Amino acid sequence: MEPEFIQKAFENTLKELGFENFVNKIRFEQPRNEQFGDIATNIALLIGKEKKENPRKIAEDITSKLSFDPNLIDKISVDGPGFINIKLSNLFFTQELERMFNLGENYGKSSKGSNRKVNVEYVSANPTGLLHLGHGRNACIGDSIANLYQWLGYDVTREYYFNNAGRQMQILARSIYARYRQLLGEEEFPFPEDGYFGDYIKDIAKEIAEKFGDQYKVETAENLEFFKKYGENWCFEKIRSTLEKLNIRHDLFFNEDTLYSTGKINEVIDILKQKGLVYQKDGALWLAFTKLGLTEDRVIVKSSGEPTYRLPDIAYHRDKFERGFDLIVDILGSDHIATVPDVIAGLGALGYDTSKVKVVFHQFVTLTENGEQVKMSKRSGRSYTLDELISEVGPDVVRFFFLMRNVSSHLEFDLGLAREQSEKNPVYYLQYAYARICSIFDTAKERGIEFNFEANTTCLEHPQELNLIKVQRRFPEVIEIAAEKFEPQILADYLYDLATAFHTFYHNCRIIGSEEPILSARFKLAKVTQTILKNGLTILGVSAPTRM
RNA sequence: GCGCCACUAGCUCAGUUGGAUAGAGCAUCAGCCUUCUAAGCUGAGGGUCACAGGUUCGAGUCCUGUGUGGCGCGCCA
Repeated sequence: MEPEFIQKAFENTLKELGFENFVNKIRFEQPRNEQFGDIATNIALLIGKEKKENPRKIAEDITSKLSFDPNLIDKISVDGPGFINIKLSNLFFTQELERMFNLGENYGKSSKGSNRKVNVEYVSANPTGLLHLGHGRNACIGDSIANLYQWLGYDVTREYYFNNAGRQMQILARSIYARYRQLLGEEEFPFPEDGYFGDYIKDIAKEIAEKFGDQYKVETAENLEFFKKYGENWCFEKIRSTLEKLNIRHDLFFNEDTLYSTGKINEVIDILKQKGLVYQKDGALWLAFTKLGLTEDRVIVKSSGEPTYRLPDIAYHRDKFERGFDLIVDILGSDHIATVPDVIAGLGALGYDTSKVKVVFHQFVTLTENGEQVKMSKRSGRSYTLDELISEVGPDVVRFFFLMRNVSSHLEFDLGLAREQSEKNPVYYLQYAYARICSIFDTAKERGIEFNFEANTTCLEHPQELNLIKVQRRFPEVIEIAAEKFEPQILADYLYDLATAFHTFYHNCRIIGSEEPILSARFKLAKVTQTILKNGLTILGVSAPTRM
């Protein structure tokens, strides 16, 4: 974020003073307190510590030798224990505005990820039911992380992994079948003990009964297969339609079954055997995780011949490696924390660079209203599904609320606040800033006001104008940090700051009605804000309405 | 018992790799619309950063221990 000429000047000065070892330790930050200027560095403190010299003295030596274009710098000072503080000039900031304005829609884009492939896997719910709130948070986090990387120029694959063959699907089939028999009049027909008790199972059974009557009444393997397939399709259709409402579309639905049909499961077993990492015990096949630094060995093929989840998970991630991804991101709920070390260890044993795998764990979601936890939907009387939440508060609110907290924090979703279509709701604060800007441009057009793109911006000097530029300048860095840390919340927070800076500017500085060159300079300020808001909201998956 | 996550204002949460006087929103109180959207702006009050030690020029941030809450610890996924 700091301009290059400052970085260069410090590098040169440090070399000149014989501190070349510290050149790569130079860090700049924006001081919290404005009185310390725009850019600060603690490099003199670091040097002082290591050399056991007075840091203030070192800071003064450095500042006396620094050379900059004096038009870009207002003041350099040494403060406190030895911070070097730099105040940039208005000229510098207005030139920055020009630069951002000229980049247009591309401001904040980067070529950082060019020729780099990243895979983001998220949602990945098996087709045995409807998406719930946890899936919603998972989906929004994953999609926004994918958007962030795409924005940085990475080649992004959005992936959904599912299993439609295992035991869970048998339970689904039997659950629907039982409800179906009950619907056909056998109210006492036994429901499987480990079955899915959700009401959607009854919906599916009802649909089947209405379409096919008692055609599938006999309990045969063939008929159960029918119930399984029907249930799977039904669930997937619901899942896709829910995700579609949030504007989430995956590039690839990866079926676990392909790992079996293509022999990839057996390949993994063979490799692990060759490496002497598996053994038979109690009729099952065990993987010697203790040889890989973990505390316990685990079963990878049950005595029944079926693999446990670990084996396909390892094979699946191996497949991702083989597809050539430079970065493999998994979005998982915190209930999966215990399973990941096994998979990572397995991949390490297979010889893959596991530093390329990043698992993002998000904590749980609780729904509250008026300070009390909400468990059931008032409308349906069932526990809340993601779909119900979307229809209640709208997709923009859902996406923003799921992203406005740290991934690793528990998320309290305040239904009352979310439902509120007022200033209390933070989503509208951002969208309102955008709509306001659009409205200014509309009004200007109506009144026949033309902006002069060539106009000079150096006339800007109001504190709110300069503050807005300062906030705008942070955008590219914010995107990079949010991507690096896999924290869309950082972007959400930033956009909130930007909206605040704009609303304050708007209140203090008029655009329409100002004389040139102020008119066009302020137009550029608004235009850059509009672009950042639009792009930022798009990355978060929130719409940017031109009117509110 | 073990592992991971959290603990910051009445409530919900920010707090970049350790930095200077710990910040927002909501709630409470007080102001601002004949002028580009008041879904906005301005101001006030509100804190032992869970607790106790440690590391150092400097700790909300790093280390150790304790407490409270959440999630896991299967031949379930």
